[in-house]
Amino acid sequence: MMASGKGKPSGKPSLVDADTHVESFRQTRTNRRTELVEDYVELIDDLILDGGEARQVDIVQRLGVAQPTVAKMLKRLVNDGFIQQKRYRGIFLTEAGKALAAKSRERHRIVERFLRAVGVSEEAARIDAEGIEHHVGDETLSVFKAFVERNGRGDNT
Amino acid sequence: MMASGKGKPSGKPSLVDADTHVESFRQTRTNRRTELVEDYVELIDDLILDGGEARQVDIVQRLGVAQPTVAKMLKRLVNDGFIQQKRYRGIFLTEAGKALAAKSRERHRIVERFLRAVGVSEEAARIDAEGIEHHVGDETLSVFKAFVERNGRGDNT
DNA sequence: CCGAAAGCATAGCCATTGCTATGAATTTCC
DNA sequence: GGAAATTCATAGCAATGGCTATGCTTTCGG
Ligand SMILES: [Mn+2]
Ligand SMILES: [Mn+2]
Ligand SMILES: [Mn+2]
Ligand SMILES: [Mn+2]
Repeated sequence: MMASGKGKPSGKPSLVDADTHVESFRQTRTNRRTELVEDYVELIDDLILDGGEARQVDIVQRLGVAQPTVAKMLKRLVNDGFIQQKRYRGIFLTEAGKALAAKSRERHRIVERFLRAVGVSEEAARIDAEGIEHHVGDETLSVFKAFVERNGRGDNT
Repeated sequence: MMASGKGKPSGKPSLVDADTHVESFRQTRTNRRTELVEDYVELIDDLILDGGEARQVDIVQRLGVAQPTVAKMLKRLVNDGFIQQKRYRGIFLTEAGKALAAKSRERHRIVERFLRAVGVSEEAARIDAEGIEHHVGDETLSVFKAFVERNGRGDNT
């Protein structure tokens, strides 16, 4: 059986322990399952803040996907208790939705500003942050935040 | 119609232009479609380097998914021309597979070391890098690389 | 050399995320 | 006030990524 111990310890053990390895992949898969929800509620919140309302059409235009794709996702968000839908009047966030949106937007902001602060261009920071944000854990986020506060941040606030 | 111009310019225009916004989301969706392939070929390459061979069973154990999940994915990788499968003898990378693996591993290493260099713990860096890596574009990667080379890197090499 | 164990393949299921095509409801504007 | 345009809903399809259950092959230990 030999439960513990490496199989073939060669030159440099470039590979970490299997149980440790699997932990990273599991966490990444978990993050992937919540990415879209985070982007939606954050976008809805932004649209409301920016223009007073969030319409399905606006979401469609900003995400760059087809309208039924958004419609289906919104149904899921209603089911999960993040939004309320009033036909032809817009999308509204529930308390849970507002909380998730606030958390997501804050994390997004920090990640993007961190990228700017470390020297990434505005465009690349904007694009990369949209994907990176969902995989930044609490500890990393606080490190990023401290870095941004310590060094100058890219542009605003 | 009014094709150009903001709808309601309120206090701070927290929202970027729609076409600009959609670009980020599109890129993120594109990245998501290649994440798994990158992780697989990188892992296969690591397993071969570490133990001389990459077996389906090893991949199963390291990814933490069920065996048929890996079997299906490997079939896809064969189809896409990244690997070759010899039953009961292991998985082998094609030239395309080796190239993708090398690129992915290098990017992964840089991202993880960058996180360490900026002050993230070993465990958090390991976990977060597994997800972040796939969303780091060329420019951001070179910035990270320069940072690691300038400042001390977390641990090895 | 042969039976058990390990490794792998396959079938069939489900959830998610995207699409097109189409139709219904609501607003808007003349 | 009604026709046209917008907005939204729904049906149906496909690809991806996961699962369990099951059975076939190959390898290995005795
Ligand atoms: Mn975001
Ligand atoms: Mn995002
Ligand atoms: Mn990787
Ligand atoms: Mn990864």
